[in-house]
Amino acid sequence: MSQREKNYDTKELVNQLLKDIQQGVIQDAEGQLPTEPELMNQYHVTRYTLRQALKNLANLGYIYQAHGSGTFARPHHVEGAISLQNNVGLTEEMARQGKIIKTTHISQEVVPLAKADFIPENQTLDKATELISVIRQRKLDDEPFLVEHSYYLKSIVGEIPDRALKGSLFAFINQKPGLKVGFIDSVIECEMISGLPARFFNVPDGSPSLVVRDDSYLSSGKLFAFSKIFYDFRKTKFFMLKKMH
Amino acid sequence: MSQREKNYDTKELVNQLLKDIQQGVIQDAEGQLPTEPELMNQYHVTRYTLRQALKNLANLGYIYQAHGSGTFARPHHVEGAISLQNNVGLTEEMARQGKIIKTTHISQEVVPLAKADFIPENQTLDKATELISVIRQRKLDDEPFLVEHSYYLKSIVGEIPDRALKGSLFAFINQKPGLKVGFIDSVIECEMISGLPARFFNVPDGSPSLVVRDDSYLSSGKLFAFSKIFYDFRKTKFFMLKKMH
DNA sequence: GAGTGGTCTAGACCACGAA
DNA sequence: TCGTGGTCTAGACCACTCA
Repeated sequence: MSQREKNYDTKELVNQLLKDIQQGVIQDAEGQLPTEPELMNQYHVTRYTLRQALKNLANLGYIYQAHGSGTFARPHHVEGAISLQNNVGLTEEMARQGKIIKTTHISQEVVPLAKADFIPENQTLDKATELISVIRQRKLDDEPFLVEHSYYLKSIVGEIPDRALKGSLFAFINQKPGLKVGFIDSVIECEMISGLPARFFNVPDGSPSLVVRDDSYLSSGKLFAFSKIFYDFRKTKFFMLKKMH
Repeated sequence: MSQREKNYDTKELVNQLLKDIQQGVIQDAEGQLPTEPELMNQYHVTRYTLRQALKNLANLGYIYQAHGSGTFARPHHVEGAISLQNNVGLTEEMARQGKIIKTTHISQEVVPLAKADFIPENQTLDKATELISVIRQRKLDDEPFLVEHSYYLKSIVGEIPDRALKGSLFAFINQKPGLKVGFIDSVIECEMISGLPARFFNVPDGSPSLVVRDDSYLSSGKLFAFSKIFYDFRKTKFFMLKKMH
């Protein structure tokens, strides 16, 4: 538990608490963390900020809070699973688990909406809308992991430089003045694949794949991209924690 | 917008707002809702309660909030998808969409942990732990939809009467004194199926299926059940909204 | 009954979007 | 610049667990 002058905001507190939990310096032998008032004192935050941070850590599977009993570190959380509630993006999420996402192949071209392989559900876009079609093959720790096919609305994101394609495209968007990623609709389903994804995963055509259809919106609520991500189903688990009320 | 004396709590406010949005009596022609201060006045709640309710509605896909612009009803949310953030349970979630879950076949038996088809990840339970094994086949609007195989810890939940097996088992748990469902770890993956699920869905052995592995905990943090739900992948979409920060 | 987390109130200030 | 939602403070009271 580092001492510091400046107060933590929620995001900083999440990172600090996570570090302290992983180092085991905050929970006792049974895994119990200090009570909320104690944590408020130790990290110099109010209850609101503390509880926001604890909620994030619970969503990531690192702790749980038991009403009337206390807050506990979770002995093990699901190994190698992708948290659907991570709110940071895949690259950063995997980095947190000590794994590396690398983009191995990229292609980019401009197409009209009418020629797109798929379009967003329930969205009214003109057929002539110019889209930047980006296909990326990505490896997880040097193993084929996913094929991502994204369409970006050219009128919003402009040109995408090649160097931006190698890393996090959301980071590229966020860094552009006036653009900020707001929220993403995700639909998870199972689909048969053929062609590129099948070859990349080295499976026969007609094999199943875990597919995530994302519609991405700016914080203003405007759609700026939609994508389809094919995951190698043998290597992919999605994780989430559901709190009941 | 009904008038009422008693103040709304979050859950009530969610239901009332949802009703008002679906009836279209709260948003304007562009789908914009009143500002937060106005909503606070109209429903006689403080900002905290209001924002909790709005967050729930956003997670369910009914609205979005745009920083600096306002709150908007979403034109259409994904049709027939199961919200992963519903926090109520499948039966109630589908009822909200006007669909009906019916349980068509049930079997129940008591087995020791050692004989279970699968066990929770990273959990240390004694091999002799007595489990109630429940297999349910469930239809959605009279079409085969899922096969659920659950193991309940007999020492915690006791006997399960047959009538409870037909509906929501969580409702049965919650109604028992001293027991309350707290949180559920879900892992979503794609898996090949054979045997019962394949027959129920009328697909050949070796067909893929969307599978959800749930570990269910009481609010005290004690594991009380773990299950594997096989969904007919042709009829199943999971939905979630991810907010970026 | 004592101690824990869960919900709610009231209000301040900040960050963003659109004009 | 103004109006919007986002974050944070401070504190009250409630609900639950367990001895």
